[in-house]
Amino acid sequence: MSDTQDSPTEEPPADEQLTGEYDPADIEPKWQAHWVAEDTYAYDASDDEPGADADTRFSIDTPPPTVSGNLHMGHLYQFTLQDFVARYHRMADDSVYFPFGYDDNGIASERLTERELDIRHQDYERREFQKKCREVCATYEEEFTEDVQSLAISVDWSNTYKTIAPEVQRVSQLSFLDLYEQGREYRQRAPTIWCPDCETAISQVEQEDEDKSTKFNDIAFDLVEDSSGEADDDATFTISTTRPELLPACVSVFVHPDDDANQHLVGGTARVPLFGQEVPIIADERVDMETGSGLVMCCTFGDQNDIEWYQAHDLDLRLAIDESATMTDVAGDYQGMHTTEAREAIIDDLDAEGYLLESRDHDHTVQVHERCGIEVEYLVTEQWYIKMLDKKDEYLDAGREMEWFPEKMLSRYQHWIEGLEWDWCISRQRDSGIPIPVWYCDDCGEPIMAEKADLPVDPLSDEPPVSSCPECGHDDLTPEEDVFDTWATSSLTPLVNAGWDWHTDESADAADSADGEGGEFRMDNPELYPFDLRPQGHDIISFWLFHTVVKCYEHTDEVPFENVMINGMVLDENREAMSKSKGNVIPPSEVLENFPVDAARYWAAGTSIGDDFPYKEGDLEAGERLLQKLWNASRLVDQLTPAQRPTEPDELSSVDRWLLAELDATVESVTAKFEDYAFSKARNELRSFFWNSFCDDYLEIAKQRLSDGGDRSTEFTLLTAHRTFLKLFAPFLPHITEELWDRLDYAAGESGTDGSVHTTDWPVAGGYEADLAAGETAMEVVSALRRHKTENGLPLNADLDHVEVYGYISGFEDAVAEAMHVETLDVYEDAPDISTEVSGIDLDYSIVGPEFGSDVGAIDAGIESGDYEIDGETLVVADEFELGADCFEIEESRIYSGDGEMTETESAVVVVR
RNA sequence: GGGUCCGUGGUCUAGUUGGUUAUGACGCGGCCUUUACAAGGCCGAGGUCGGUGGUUCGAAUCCGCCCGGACCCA
Repeated sequence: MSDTQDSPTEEPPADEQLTGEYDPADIEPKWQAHWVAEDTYAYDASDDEPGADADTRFSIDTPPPTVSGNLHMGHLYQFTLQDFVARYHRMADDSVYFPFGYDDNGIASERLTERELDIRHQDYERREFQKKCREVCATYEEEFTEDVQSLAISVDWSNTYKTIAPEVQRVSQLSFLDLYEQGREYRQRAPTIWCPDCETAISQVEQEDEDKSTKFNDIAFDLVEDSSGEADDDATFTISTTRPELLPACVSVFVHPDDDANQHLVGGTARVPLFGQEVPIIADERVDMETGSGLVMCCTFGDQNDIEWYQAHDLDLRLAIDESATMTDVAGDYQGMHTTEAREAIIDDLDAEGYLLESRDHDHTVQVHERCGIEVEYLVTEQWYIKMLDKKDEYLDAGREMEWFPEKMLSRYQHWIEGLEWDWCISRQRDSGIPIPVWYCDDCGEPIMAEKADLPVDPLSDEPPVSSCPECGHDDLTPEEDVFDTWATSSLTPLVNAGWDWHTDESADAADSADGEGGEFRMDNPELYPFDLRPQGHDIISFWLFHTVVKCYEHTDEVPFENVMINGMVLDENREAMSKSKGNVIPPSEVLENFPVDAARYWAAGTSIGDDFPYKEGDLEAGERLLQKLWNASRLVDQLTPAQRPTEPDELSSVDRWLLAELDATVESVTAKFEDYAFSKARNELRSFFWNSFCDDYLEIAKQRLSDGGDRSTEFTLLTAHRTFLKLFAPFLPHITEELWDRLDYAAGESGTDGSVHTTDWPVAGGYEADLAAGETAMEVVSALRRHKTENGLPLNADLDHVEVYGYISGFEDAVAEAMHVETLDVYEDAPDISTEVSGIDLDYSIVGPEFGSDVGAIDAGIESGDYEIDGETLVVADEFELGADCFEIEESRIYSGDGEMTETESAVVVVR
């Protein structure tokens, strides 16, 4: 921080009173800069000798945001939830590891670069394009970092990573080699999704649905043979298709097994019009009988179904379309045409030769590349896969070993695994990813892996580890051009964070290694692993979480996380997902122009973890009011108390002990809620105790008690409670609590801190005992008197001459009288001297129900009609049913005819004369 | 199209194994300037718990079907 005027260390001395309003616009940025400059949130690994207690560390595997644009509300929400955890555990445990990373090796970052620089990756040499990606990402990352810091996310900024960085590339490539050595990876020729415009393979998540209008064409196929092996010369059947240009790629025709009308075709052969190839006719359940003629052609490849059929029925491969959507030699006369030209030409020719029976308008959904909107094609290429299907049960067990918040999210993980049908394709044909560290023998095709010690490598520019193929001795080796799927790397974040690496061992063990690479995998920070928490959104349970479990489990034989916290999505005020196309996106910058960060954090704490959460300006306003209330209450506490907290007196007065005992209960309850990631409940309970009990009741009492001068018991209690409130609010409202902690010089009373409330110890219950029943009744009396004044149009400080309380408020008489300005307060512990009459019976159905079962109706009716007697402890209904004392309560209405006005509370009766 | 989750006053939300009058906040109406706070205090209105059928003495809660929404996968 350059401006020393703002330095927190040069605030006015603590004996100067808090004045004025809270001004977050000044104070929040001041502390944000201070925390970063002072490394307030640095992970403390100092006591990290062997045997150090891993239980005192709390490690978080922060989700590295994809570098694809700017901070959005989802980030704000998600990071803030993580920050509640980090801040709570930093205070409750010894040290918190809260790192931050950027996922900048994926196609999203490539696209950002192309968009930002208005270039196409095809126009650049790979290295050159990668360089541009790094530059663009660096700019965005810098901006993003500032944005995250301005949200007061308590990340340790000395522990950051980028997934494209060499260290991470090394981890990613080590993972590939380790899994290969374990026999869990293989390379196979298989169809991939291809964008013919961008000329790249794309992943499934990069395609989206689009509704398009097109022509549905009924085309006549000649039947060569039917199921009996014979067919009339002129026998035909009809195929309906939107893509006649795929006719040259047609390899079979499918019939649904329930399609009785066409069963006679199954097992037969058909001839494709214009192109003449003869293809088998096969039965398969995946045929949609409702569409077109109910018969469908399978081409390699037109859609996902074609791929499934191709694999399931071991069909021929006829590739009629190339990388740029140009017809291949398979298309014969149409070779060289673009698919759209070919479609028209083929329709014309079908029509001319009488094969086109009908052509009609048709609306359907197609898969397009989300970036360019062009319909995807399917190409067959060599890809690397990680085996998963053989270990589904182990991965299911791993999921059950983790504790899920909320619990219900485990089912998404389970269903995903149960439904898995494919191994994981980890290779991508992109420019700016992490290279797959392998070369292939030109002669026998043997893959040659890089040496672990050499990683990271780029086969395109680095030399292979051997000069000839170890299998066949051939000299020419070809580098792999593909890179890893971005999830193949981001699924390693726990290992990246824990410093997992291959260490070449100089010791004797080296000889044991079969490949001559003596060494082992070790972690620099083993105490972090398994991580205490994986926080993330529910939308990527099947990607990031599942893949992380798979990879880490295979590398370490351990489940990588103790707990999983799943957050929902941020919706707009109308509960709809925010999206650019709907135009309902609210950027965080817009929110933070109008509200303090602490108010936004208050909003973020407002829902159960896992639920989708609408942005609600009213909640931010409520947060703002809480800040103001906290500030004003702090001012009053400051005014009422001396600069130094007095030592605890031997004897605390009843009302002080009551407050501290209630505070104990709140501390314990809020702590339990934080442990359970129940932020909303922690927030609401804390707010309500602070506002309703501390401010409305206790502060009003304390004000009166201290009006005539000092009272050590009350001063001690006020300052003890206030300190505790600041700590309890600190995870939610880090700025205002830090400002108050600093301004009131509370650090002076705290041992072993650097002055920040955020590094103090989380409060524990002080073990105060008090007459909670009397206290609660006393507070009821106070609020009854407040109500009395309000209802009679009296100011709250109006004097009351004489009040009678019928109820147990022992020890609180003076507090009630002082706070409510009562001259004479008489307390009677017996029943009030007023007439009562039985007005009804309240049954406890949780007891009556199981005991009387179907007679409950008759009992209800008896009570309703007054057909009952109270016989000592027993209630007899309709001369038939005897209910014990625990079954019912007598409801009485009181009639007061004396002077003054009577008010009833839950456990007292108050008469104002 | 399939799977998962969700549906509680105008809005957001609590509601442990079914059990007395369904929680709180925001908003709304009214009253009250109390030497921290009118961005406060108090009071009030507002809900057949998405619909429907069932199980049960009793259902927001359990089951079936329908409607609506979100996410994931086709």
